[in-house]
Amino acid sequence: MAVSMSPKQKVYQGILQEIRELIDRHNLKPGDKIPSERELSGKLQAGRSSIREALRAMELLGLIETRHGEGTFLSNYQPYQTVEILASFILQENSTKRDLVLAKQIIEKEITKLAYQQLTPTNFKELQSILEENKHNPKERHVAYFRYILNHTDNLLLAKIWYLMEDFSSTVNNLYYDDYFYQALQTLLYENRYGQIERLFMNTSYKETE
Amino acid sequence: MAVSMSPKQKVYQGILQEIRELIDRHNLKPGDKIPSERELSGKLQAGRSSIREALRAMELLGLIETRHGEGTFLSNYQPYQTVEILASFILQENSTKRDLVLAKQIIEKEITKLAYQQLTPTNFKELQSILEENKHNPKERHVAYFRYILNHTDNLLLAKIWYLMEDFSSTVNNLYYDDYFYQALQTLLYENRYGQIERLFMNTSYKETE
DNA sequence: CCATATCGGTGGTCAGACCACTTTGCTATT
DNA sequence: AATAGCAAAGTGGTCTGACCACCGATATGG
Repeated sequence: MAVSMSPKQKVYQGILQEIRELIDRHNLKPGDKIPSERELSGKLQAGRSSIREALRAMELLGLIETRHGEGTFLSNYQPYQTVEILASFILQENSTKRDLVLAKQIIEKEITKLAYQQLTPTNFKELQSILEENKHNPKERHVAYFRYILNHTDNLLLAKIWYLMEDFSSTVNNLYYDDYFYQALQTLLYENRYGQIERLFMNTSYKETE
Repeated sequence: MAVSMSPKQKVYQGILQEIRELIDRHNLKPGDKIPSERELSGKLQAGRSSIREALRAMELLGLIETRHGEGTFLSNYQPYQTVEILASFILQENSTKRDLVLAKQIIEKEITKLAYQQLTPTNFKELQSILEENKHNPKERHVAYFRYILNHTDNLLLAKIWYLMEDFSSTVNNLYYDDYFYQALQTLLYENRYGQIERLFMNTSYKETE
């Protein structure tokens, strides 16, 4: 293989690097097609099996999506099937879970504060609908509520991070806030009491089913 | 391949499943050796390349460790390697500079608030030293200061995320706060005015060199 | 007894061969 | 001319076999 690499680095790791740069160079976005395995094999001067080792790893992470007979495409991080397998390995440590839950809560708090300035009365009503439609399913309610918030946050990076965290955490626990929290938050948003959002989040812990 | 699998599931995904069960059955712990690639290939009735696709994916995630000439071993798992891989793609692919900067600032604010409760007077003095030692180099000062804070935050996940963001953002610009900010923050920490940390961050923007 | 050469097992990589699937475009029939 | 049907090309999915480089244990020679 001719992929430039630090001493002892394995070929597939170099491939990974190379693919990242390729994505960057061509400014590829989710949904775009990346070169075929055989083409990459030729371009990067590496065996097809090495290419595949890199691609499979990326696929496991949900970074790409492969369609038999069509090609390989950049993914937009849908909940991927393998997340379960991953999580079963990853989230064994309690400290990891704790870190994740805390980080996720922080993100939720901050995106709420970011979205705050952009929410209109209409948005407010839609949020209320979301709460009512899902009142029977706390977990779904939680996801729907914050997904809506996220769409008004105007920060794609934070959105991606939150989706990922949500994906992982949802495979182990069902985390959500209790009814009171959402109503209190709605009230704060409605009544323009920005300063109290912080406090509300910090004084609330997740509930958990299962 | 004879690995039992749901319709259309790929072989390597079945292998993943199989390996996890194997680990479970034999109660393997970190450091233990797992069967060789050729042995797995025979036992699971799959080609060695498929076995490798599964193992490489696991390796990339940090689940296993491979020693050339010796074998493959369960890793003393560092779950956060996964975060790095994911983040390295997410950060690069589609985050505008603006998103990244904002997210980074949020993380810095929140880790400071987390660390707040753990900081002792000694820590406080050390932070002051850091500021003085780097007074000539704003960028280095920024990194050193928050690295220290991070070490007292007790949330490895947030730490990883911050390091990555710092890494990526530093390739684009040199961001730091102005002198006043750090002194003000020091004062707040010292005088136990937790509630004002939030405001200080939100009223301060990054400076930028280059 | 020790230093060393050898050998078997292991991961690392490649090349080539099929297969299954999708798309495309040509062909032959209507 | 329009269309139904099929063939070909391109792609991912998988397996096999072949080397290489590396490690550890064992046999060998001093």
